[in-house]
Amino acid sequence: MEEVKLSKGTPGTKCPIEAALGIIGSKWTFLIIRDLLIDGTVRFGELLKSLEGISPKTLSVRLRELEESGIVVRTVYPEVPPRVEYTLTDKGKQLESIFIELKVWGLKL
Amino acid sequence: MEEVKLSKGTPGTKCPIEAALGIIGSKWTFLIIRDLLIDGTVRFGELLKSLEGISPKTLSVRLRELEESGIVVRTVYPEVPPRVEYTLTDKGKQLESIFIELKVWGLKL
DNA sequence: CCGTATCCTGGCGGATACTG
DNA sequence: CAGTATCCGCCAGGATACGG
Repeated sequence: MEEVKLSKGTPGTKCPIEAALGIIGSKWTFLIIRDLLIDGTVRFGELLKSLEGISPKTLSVRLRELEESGIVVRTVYPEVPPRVEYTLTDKGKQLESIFIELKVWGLKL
Repeated sequence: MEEVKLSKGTPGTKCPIEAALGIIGSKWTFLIIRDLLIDGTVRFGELLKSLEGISPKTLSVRLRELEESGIVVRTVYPEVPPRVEYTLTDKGKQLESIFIELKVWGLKL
């Protein structure tokens, strides 16, 4: 936590904060990642239950985006009935400090 | 940064991460706060220019929300033409660590 | 200069039904 | 079980004009 200065974007180079938000900034992504940080490996249906209010479609879309961004890995087990599990990549796990800070701050409300 | 465990909400107690996001989670709030963290004290018009793409209406709405949440202070100088300045409260300044982490992560993209 | 008042639109995301 | 397909409602937020 030493000597990191915040900065806006300059014309040409985009602000890294904006870049990060572009990936994890939509309504549900934060909470999906929270669940994955806590539970490690989670099935689709578990996420659906845990994230109260989310629709299967939205969950599906958000998970694919996160997969495409290299935050999440999707593993399919060829069983019947099918089983699919989601886990964070290393890049995804590195988000944990953000969530810690977010929680610390949120607790003071 | 020791021994903070993440957690979801339990029925009754809301997840602090969700609580935090409820306050600073909308599209522009992150970037408004970023600017205030960097510049300290900023006028309405400066924010309007700095946050490229935001409309005056939206900026106004977001600033009032932040004021109501105790993140931002609004100071009016009774001059002609009028001058209005925005600054972070202590609670607002405590958000800095979140932004640091967000930047650190964003830089690796 | 600092906003508010109006009007309007795009797209996020909910609900539901259906398939491999 | 794990999604996809379809339809649709809603509102965050843009554009603009105007007032104190």
